[in-house]
Amino acid sequence: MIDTPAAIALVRTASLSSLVEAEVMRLILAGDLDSGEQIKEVKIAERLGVGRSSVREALRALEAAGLVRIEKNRGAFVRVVSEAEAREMYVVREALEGLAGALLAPRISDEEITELRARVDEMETYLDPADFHRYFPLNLTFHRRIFEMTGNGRLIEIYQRLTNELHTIRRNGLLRGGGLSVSNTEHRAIVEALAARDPAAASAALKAHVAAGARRRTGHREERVVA
Amino acid sequence: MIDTPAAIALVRTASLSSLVEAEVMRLILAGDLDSGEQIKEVKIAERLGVGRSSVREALRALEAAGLVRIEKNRGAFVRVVSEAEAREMYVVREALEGLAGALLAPRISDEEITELRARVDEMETYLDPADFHRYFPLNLTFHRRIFEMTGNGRLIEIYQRLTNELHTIRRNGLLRGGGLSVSNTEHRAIVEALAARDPAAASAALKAHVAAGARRRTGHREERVVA
DNA sequence: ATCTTGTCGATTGTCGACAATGTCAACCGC
DNA sequence: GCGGTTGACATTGTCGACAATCGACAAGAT
Repeated sequence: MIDTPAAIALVRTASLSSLVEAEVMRLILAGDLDSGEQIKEVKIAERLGVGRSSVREALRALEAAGLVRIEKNRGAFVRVVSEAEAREMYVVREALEGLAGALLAPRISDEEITELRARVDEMETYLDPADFHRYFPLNLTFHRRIFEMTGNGRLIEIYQRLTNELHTIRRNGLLRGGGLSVSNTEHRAIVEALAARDPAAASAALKAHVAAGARRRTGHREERVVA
Repeated sequence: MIDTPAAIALVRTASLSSLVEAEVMRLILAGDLDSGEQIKEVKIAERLGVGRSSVREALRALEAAGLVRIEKNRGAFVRVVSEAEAREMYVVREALEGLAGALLAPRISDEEITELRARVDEMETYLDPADFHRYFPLNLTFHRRIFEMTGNGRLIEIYQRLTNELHTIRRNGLLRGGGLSVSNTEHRAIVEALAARDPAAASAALKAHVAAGARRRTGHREERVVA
């Protein structure tokens, strides 16, 4: 069973290496490939039924995207982000989220406000530590949607890239618990600042939220990350 | 005559495709490859004496870096950034420069202040429109140094990437003249805010400078870009 | 015992061959 | 002329082959 029109569009636009790239990225973000783990070309090639060239091109692209590190003659490895790098990234992320809030506040539509409120409400039902595996993706989507609503494609891209690189940190944060209700209270403050169409308040609320998340992370190094 | 240790280090760490990547990037940034121009694999391969695989890997990396656009079965092209994209990028850049100023102000050293002042002084000697080809690279370096001084590697990387993508816009801006002395006056204000170790003032000065540069750009679409 | 050296299997780096696709101009019927 | 078709050419997509390199292990020297 094949969706013919979709298949045509796919073959027309997607090269093998681009598909391999997407699949390897998925494996990394899903955690099927651990941080620091070596990615062997032939293994991927055989699993997906493609040649090594396609895999190598995909790995080069993923290296440029920051998800993979390639050492000559040694191989490709899932990139590990150090504590120091994570701190740097959180600083940048704070500024980006602040910008997103300032951009979105004046232009947000009533429908978008409703959507964000609904998302916060949904997260509210998963505050129990046992539900963290549900809360977590909702949280990611909430933040992503705010960026998407700004309509600034470049901002969205940069944020998404940063988010991808932080995947390890975020998933590691999944291991322990704490602070979910505080996090979601901050979410609500963000939405209300946006609903008030107040750029400065929205920017401040988002920056405070990210900074608090970073503090939760470094404070209890072994606790969950909820930013 | 070969510098043996350097040669060993090079062969040890640099793959052919990484060298091709650097060279093609140079060609694009230097304007030897025009915006929108097709980059033919064999042409590059023959010119550099390498196989097509190396060139293809390099192009995939450059695509991920945003400098090249690849259309399946049609080829690789030097990426063209539209007016709308340029506006988006300037918005992001304004936020990044503001962040850099806020980060740098509290930590800047006396030597760094001296360096920045010297750079502004040097630019002051090239305010004549005829000297724009001198002023321009100095301007780029001035801004880059501010980011480098923040010590935030990720911020530096994101800024550099944005700058690379804006190369076309900036060079096109070279075609006409105007506003150099205003631009450098803003530079001086930036340095003095940094010298005062005032994060808010430095951030504001940098944001204002970028915003003014963007306005100079869109205002006189055909004028020089000096941001 | 420790260090050096030689060897081997595994893996990556690079290349050219072949297939698939797009481009474009010559050609045809009208 | 003119729109459409066809076919040759240029270019890219993908693959497998071969060489270079790495890491581990064994053998030998000190």
